[in-house]
Amino acid sequence: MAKRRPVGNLLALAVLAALVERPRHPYEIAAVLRARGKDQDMPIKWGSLYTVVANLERHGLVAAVESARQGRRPERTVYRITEAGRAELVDWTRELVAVPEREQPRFEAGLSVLGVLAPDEALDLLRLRLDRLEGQLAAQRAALAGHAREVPRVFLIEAEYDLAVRQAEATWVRGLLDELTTGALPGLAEWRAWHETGAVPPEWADLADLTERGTEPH
Amino acid sequence: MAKRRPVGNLLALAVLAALVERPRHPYEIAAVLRARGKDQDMPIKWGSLYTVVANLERHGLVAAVESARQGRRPERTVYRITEAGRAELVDWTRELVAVPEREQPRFEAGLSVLGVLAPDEALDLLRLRLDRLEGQLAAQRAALAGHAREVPRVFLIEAEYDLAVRQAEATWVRGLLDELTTGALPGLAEWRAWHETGAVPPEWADLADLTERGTEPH
DNA sequence: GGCCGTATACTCGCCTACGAGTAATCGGTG
DNA sequence: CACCGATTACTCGTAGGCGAGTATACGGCC
Repeated sequence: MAKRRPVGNLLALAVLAALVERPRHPYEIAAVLRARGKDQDMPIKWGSLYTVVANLERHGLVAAVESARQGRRPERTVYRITEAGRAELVDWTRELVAVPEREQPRFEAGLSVLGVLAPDEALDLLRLRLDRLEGQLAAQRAALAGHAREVPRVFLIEAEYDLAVRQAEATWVRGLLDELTTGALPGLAEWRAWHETGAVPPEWADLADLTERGTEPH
Repeated sequence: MAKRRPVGNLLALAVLAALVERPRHPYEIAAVLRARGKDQDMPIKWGSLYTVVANLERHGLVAAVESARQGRRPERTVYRITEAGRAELVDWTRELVAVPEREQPRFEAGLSVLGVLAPDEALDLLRLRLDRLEGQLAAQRAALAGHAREVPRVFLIEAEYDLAVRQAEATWVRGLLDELTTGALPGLAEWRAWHETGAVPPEWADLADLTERGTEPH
């Protein structure tokens, strides 16, 4: 379903989007991304940037315009987007918007092995996460409000989306914490017993099999 | 903040978790992951699996136990987890649970370049996404309910988390659709005009600069 | 008992990602 | 006006990710 892209790195999408406005050289692209806050804690991977631009060129999605050197500075190659590049940008965007894909967030990976921790420790760590999350959310909300004064909201929807999703995460964590503290979560007692005694609780004995949770119907 | 892991691939986490139960050979690890539905549309990357196991061994987190061949089948190397491996598993899990990290979901990337589409098309695509998302959610809910009858809920929290987050996404998309259809979204008119006439609306003229949205305070 | 489809169990090699290095220029300061 | 740190603008090397291929074994069926 999700088509194979000639250049798969999402950085390529940002590059194409930057070049659609006007031709630029790679470093300027990076500057634009940084200025627009597109990097947000992704401190721009220089290696990837140049690889990605080179690959885009190889596939005819961008083309070198001029390779001028001002003074005796290192040569700067300016790229423009091609028709194929425009088409790819639009098509890729369509796919990203229309096709929901199951991703593998790191927190989910952590949750899936939560059992290796003792329940009480898990509880502490989740509390810690919630605190930090709420801090980040407050900061994000403030930043968003600041931007909203300068720029129409259409330009800020990704940020709003992010906020909404992380908000939901916070809510969910709060719910889980609740079930853990009240002991309402089924299986909690066995989990605790297992970590205290080291023995697999009898209720779980038959789950340790290869077929644990059964084979998914695909 | 987020420590550098000797083996960074999240597949390594799953491998360690599988080996903590008992020693296995790589193919069996894959089988276990598949049986537990850990793969879920990530059709197990064989190349990565063996690279990851080799790297884990190189860093002393797992160790080869036996390298027996039954009959004349290709040699199977069975690995066990080491003390260092256990420590890494626990430490990594702690980090994943306690430290919320800003991720870059593909949908967010799509939203950030949504402007390259005409507003009406964006609307259609978002509707499409919502439909598909709701379908997937229904399927996931059904699968979860099925599992919940066989396994205590502690084992299903990742799935519940995923459900909650995607649910929030659906809600958010519904909200956005609403603002787009009623025309309530500020900037929508300009966006539409821009796509119809091809000219950048005067209100946005000064945004096209390098400093668009201003430089984030870091 | 021979054939074939499916499961088992990897190996190989290319391509990509990205960190760390390099080198010139510019702006400010004492 | 010499020096230093920041900024501009890349280059290079390597480690890791992953698809596609390979080869054997097993079970069922005619």
